[in-house]
Amino acid sequence: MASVRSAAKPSARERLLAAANELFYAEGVQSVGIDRVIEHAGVAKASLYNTFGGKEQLVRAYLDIRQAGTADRITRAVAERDTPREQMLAVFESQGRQFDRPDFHGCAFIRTGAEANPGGLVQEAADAFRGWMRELFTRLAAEAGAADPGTLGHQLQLLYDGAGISALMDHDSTAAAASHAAAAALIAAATGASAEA
Amino acid sequence: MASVRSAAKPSARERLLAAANELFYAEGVQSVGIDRVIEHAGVAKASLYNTFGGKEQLVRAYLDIRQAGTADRITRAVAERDTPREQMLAVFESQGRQFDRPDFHGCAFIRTGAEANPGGLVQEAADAFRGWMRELFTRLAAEAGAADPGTLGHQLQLLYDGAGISALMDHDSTAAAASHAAAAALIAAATGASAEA
DNA sequence: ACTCCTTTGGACAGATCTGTCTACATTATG
DNA sequence: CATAATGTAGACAGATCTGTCCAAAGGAGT
Repeated sequence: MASVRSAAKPSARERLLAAANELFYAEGVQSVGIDRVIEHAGVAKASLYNTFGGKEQLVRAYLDIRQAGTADRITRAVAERDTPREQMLAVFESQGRQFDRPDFHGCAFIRTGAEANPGGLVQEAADAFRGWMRELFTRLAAEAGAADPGTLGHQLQLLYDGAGISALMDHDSTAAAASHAAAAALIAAATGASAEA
Repeated sequence: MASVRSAAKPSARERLLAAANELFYAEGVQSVGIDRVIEHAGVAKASLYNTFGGKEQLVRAYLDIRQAGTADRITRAVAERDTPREQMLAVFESQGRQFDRPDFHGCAFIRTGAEANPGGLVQEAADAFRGWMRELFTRLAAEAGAADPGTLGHQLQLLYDGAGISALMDHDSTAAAASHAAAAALIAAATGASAEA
């Protein structure tokens, strides 16, 4: 049948996804070939093509895994706070904690999607992730009583994306503090509240 | 000697740079092979290798061209305004005009640098561009009397990068308006002035 | 023990890409 | 005109990558 949960040997599918997640995220989808993935997963090449059908589908599955992980992490961080304002800021705090991880390599969706061919599975996954993120920010902005929740949600996403880019390309870990303070200021301006950091 | 300025036939170097700029920016550095570039430039393959030495150096030259163009455009937009506050906002207005161009494909440095191998010529070019941008924002922030020009400059760059990402990946041209309004709010908060749009 | 199904290991095809090399044409300049 | 520099056209090598195929091995359930 399916598998003995958390037993000794994960299935070929799970090992492939784990290897893809590590290698694709660390070195980039384009730079990592199929052979590296199957070698790192300890799996035969035919298993990959029987399970996923091709590299593009594996990349799609990798991005889905990453979206699930990121959504989980952010959802937990948000759930620990009480007010919508603090919940919005918690997203940036959770992102900032990622910047300090030694294996941080930026936003997988931006990195993979930036040079992906339009209309493919990669763009589908990127659209799904970005839509989820935008809706989260917009919902929280509405709950915080923003005059224009759509605009504030969009602005917070701009800061979120910009902080990820800066942390990746500038090796500047102060991006988290800068984006957090900027988010607080924008929230204050949009809700008419005070802007203490 | 060098060349008859603006005469009938540009040199092989100029044609290669023009072709690289068009193809690399439109389709991505990784997706476009050397053969496509030389065919589009109407140039022999040996000319490319005699002139630049290899693809990586051509990519580097392409990025230098783009930095020069972007810096020119932004410098002109800034020079048309009088106050530092308006000059900062002019950067976002100039960026927003790019979003409406039919050939807009995002920030070349983010797209090319996001999956580039570290320490290469591509990262050098990206660092140079991002450093120029950061210094511009920080200088204007200081001239505007911001309490912490470095932070405001960094925050404006986050917005700038985020807007470019959103325009590219979300096909959302309202990114320009959102980033412009957010920049105005951040400038107002950092300088203690009023925040009218 | 038998059967079914997954997995394995690797050879192989086909495509693509970077970079080299050779021989020839063009062009500008002394 | 002669010479030197520059550009052209394309074959070629070498590497790499995706995807296919096949015969053999292994494990689980009846």
